[in-house]
Amino acid sequence: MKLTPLIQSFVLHFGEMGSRWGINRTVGQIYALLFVSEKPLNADEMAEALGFSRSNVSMGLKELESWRLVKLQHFPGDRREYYSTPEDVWAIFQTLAEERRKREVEPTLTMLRGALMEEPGNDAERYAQARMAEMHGLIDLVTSWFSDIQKLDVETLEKLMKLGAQVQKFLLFTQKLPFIGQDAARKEE
Amino acid sequence: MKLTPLIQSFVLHFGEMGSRWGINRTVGQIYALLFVSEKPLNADEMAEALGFSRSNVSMGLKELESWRLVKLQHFPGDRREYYSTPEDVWAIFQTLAEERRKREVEPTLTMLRGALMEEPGNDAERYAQARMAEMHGLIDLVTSWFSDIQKLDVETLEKLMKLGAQVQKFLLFTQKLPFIGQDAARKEE
DNA sequence: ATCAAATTTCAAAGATTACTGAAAATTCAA
DNA sequence: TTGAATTTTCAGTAATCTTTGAAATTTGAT
Repeated sequence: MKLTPLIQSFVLHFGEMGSRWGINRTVGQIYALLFVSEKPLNADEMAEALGFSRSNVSMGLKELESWRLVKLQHFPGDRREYYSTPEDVWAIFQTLAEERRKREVEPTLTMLRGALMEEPGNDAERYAQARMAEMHGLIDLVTSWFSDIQKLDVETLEKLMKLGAQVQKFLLFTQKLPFIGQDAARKEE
Repeated sequence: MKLTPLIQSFVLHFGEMGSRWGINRTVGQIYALLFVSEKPLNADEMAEALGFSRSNVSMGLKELESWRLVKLQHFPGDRREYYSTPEDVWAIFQTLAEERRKREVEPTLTMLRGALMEEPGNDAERYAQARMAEMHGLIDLVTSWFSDIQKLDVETLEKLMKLGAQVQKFLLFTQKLPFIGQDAARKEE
């Protein structure tokens, strides 16, 4: 399979973007190729289309599997493994967000909590802890809100997003509705 | 200046996290150090505390400046440049988000729009374009919503986040309020 | 204008990460 | 169980990215 310039440029762009995000170029390109491919591809097809060695593709796929970003399937009478991406772009986005949370956000929160448990030994440490507490609060708030939001079905989510900053109006509104205000305050300390 | 173990572990953690996010370790550590430091630091102090060469710190600071993540200031009678981070963690978060949007999201959207303008040469390209359109729609929706949200003041934003998925209730509510429903639909095509 | 202090640049060295080909391991049909 | 097809592993090499020290530049007080 030879890539057309259109698809080529998409694939190359994702390779570059990948590297900026700490994902290696190969992995980014493999993913991009699968994303725009109508039917699942096997490793040899990918290696040929991208000009990588077979073994490089194998490693890339392993990486993508660990991120739960690709689906594996077989065809009758063909022993080779075929890969594809989920159709639903929202689902892809959510998987990505969840994996990043597990791999990067959670360890950071754990580290911060650990540091906050320590008895400060001097003023510098006391100040540092105050800063870490602020950071912990922010990350915790943003991520738990994000995981809340993720529970919404896509349709609702899209409505919410299209609403944009207008949501503020309802928020003001809620201050006046005690029964909802109650709920809204469930996370307040 | 010698770092205490508490601060040390914070700094090292951010160095590691930085590399996973395509930011070099030095830059991550410098930023972490400034973040937990009560008073602004000059380059020599940073180099000594982190055990880097002076020139490495200089490059790291240049990088951080290009991200608008550090503030520069001078003290009377001292020619050296002192750096610090903004106090407000929300402001930091927003700067980071905005810079990433400029550097990574916008170029991606531009590339996608370009690809979508092309006349598809065959079925593979037609399918690829459909996928790119889906991706463009998602990225565009999420980022424009995000920039909308960023316009809210911090207090409102925190309320909104603490509300979490409860926001859905209001959303259902709005479907029945025509005057608001109008607003909410302003982005519908 | 001079000069020392401070910062930046940059080529080279060092470290890390990515990629390959060959070999090993696995899989599955016969 | 055998063996061909397929996938994975891994040690070595290649490529990229990071860090340094020396030199060049900039800065600002005198």
